[in-house]
Amino acid sequence: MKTMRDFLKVTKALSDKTRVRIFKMLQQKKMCVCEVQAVLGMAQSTSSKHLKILEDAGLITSVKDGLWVNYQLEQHSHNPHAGPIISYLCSVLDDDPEVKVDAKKADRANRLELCSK
Amino acid sequence: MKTMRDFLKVTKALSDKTRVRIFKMLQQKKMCVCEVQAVLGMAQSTSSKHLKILEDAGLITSVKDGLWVNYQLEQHSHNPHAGPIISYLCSVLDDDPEVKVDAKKADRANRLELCSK
DNA sequence: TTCATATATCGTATATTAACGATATAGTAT
DNA sequence: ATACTATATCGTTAATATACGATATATGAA
Repeated sequence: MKTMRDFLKVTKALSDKTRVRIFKMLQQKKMCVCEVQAVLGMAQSTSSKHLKILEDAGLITSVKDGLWVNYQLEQHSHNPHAGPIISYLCSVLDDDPEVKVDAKKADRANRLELCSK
Repeated sequence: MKTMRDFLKVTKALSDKTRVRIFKMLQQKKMCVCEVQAVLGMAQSTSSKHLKILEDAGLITSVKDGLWVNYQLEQHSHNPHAGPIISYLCSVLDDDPEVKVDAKKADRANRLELCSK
């Protein structure tokens, strides 16, 4: 059942530039919160909050790995609107300047170097 | 060129329930501001503002007809992200309770009866 | 011209959102 | 158990968005 509520969850989640940037990072590779934080250059609490909003919308999912939490794009979302929008967003914005810079930073991001500092 | 800015214009425009309702109304038929206002049950200034936001995002377009302004879904949007999202939104939410009620009201709405009151 | 009307814009109050630092929680290691 | 660390949540402030009424603009009629 594709509800208005679920549709608005997706559009609200993707109506913020920071969250679109996170989505495009995660399209490239799975990342933990501290890696996302490092690429964004924002506070840990802020990064965690954005990830939660994307997860609640069914756009990304998290997998615990010990002390870390790996976030990745959702493949089997509970939100029926997520799939089509995920497909679309994956197909665009790769040439956006900020997205490209983020992609480079994400590529180099290493949780072992980033954490415990 | 599909920019981040244009993408965010579309997602922001569709991150508000009132504007999704307006979009689904216009999918059914062209409407003037006073007809949209009557279906929404909101102030004229509010209705006009929402229509402007949807138009700025390239999701709808307006055609002047004397004193009236007819709004309709955009077919040849300047915003390259609009087309795909328009197609998707047209294909969903027809069974939403509020959208259905709006559709009935829109069907009955008559600018000649609504205006000059 | 003047009057009437449909829409757009302005000004403002309220509500929502995003950011931060501080703290709490949960898992690892010793 | 204690100590350490990655993440989540809390509390607050600043920015943004939504709603309204009032006013301005633009078109049509007399």
